[in-house]
Amino acid sequence: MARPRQFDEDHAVVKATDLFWRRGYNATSVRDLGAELNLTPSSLYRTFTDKHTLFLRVLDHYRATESAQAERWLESDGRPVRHVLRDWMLWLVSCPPDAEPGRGCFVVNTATELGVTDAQVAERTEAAFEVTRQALRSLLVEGRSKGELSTDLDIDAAVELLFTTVLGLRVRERADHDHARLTMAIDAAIRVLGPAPTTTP
Amino acid sequence: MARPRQFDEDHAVVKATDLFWRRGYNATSVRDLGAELNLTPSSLYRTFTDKHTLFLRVLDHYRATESAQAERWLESDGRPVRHVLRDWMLWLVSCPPDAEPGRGCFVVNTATELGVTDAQVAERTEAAFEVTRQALRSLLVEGRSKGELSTDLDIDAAVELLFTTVLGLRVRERADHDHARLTMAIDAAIRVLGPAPTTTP
DNA sequence: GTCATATGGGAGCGATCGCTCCCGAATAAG
DNA sequence: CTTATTCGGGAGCGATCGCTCCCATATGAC
Repeated sequence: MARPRQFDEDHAVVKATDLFWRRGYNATSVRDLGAELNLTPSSLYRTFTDKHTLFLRVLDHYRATESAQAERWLESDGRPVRHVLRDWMLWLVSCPPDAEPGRGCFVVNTATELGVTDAQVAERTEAAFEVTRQALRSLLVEGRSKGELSTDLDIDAAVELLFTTVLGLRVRERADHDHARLTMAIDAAIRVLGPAPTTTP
Repeated sequence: MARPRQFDEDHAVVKATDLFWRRGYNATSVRDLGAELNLTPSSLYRTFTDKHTLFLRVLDHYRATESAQAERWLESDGRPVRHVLRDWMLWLVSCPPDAEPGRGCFVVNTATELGVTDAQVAERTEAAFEVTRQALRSLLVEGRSKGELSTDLDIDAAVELLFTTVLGLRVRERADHDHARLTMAIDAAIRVLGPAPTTTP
């Protein structure tokens, strides 16, 4: 009934994510976005309402892709939970070789830049954090039920520490810290889970 | 030989720190700073050159106060290192009751907002990180020499994990996470140091 | 007092901000 | 075909950005 779009809306969101991720909310202008997405201001505003709404959508897109990918890493297909955890954390701090270094985590960057001042943003970052926390918890519960973790392990405490460590790792990746040191931190974090229980003979 | 200042330069830096800390670099305008410091643009620029230079000075001020205060927390006056470490981490995540919640750590906020794009800023955030890391290391070395920590403890690894945890805690404080959960994470982090070695009878 | 010097105050620079409006173009419904 | 509707493109809105310049003012050196 009218003229169709000449651009892919989802593709535009992907490119907007890249820009917001690298520069943050305040440092990314609508004109920057327009140039990156090949969108004129009119098209951008007609499609995404305004900058803030686009940012919320970008946050949702990020959660639906990156965070979902993290969940996939944590789905152990029968692999030892320590290996699953280690591989996931290593993946978290390994930026793709083609990408510029130090993008960190978009959710962490957003949470620190905007704090809790923006309710709609805070709601989304908090949800993303909670998903990660629950994924960690599921993994540990599974590890205990499989006998890989001691029944003495305080899972609530371990989840809190691992989750906090993950956030710290994301900051350090953004700050371009030495990968070897991040690996040391990761291996030390794994050791928090204690030695694998020996099956009583 | 000329007209003297009517404002205290250091006091202005303190107020600027408060503003940059809460809002970040990009979201803080020169006019905001002028209003907060009771400075006209001309005085502000004559005194601090420009916004970026003032920001660097604010970063240095923060390191000289907050980070120095952290170092003071870590100077154990013969107290058990586990207690020193725990009290310090608890202090890190406890915002002053009068202040608004969720300021986090100015260095962490800056590092995540600006990444490594700004060389002068990155230099300072990195130096602040290194100070914290070395303070942690000194504390653990002292703990080992006092026999409070096992000689089997891998101090390098423990430092990396504790330092990473601290950064994560700062993010979570900024995100206004539940204090009880942060305390759980802290206690779990302390347990990384292992049980106190029993003196062989 | 006289003069050189730095200050506080404020107007205002060009540029950019987020955003709006208008118009010709393109397409689907009738 | 005509018509209704949304599109892409772009000019440009008022506001704010970082920053500069000018000037009356206040002080120390002499």
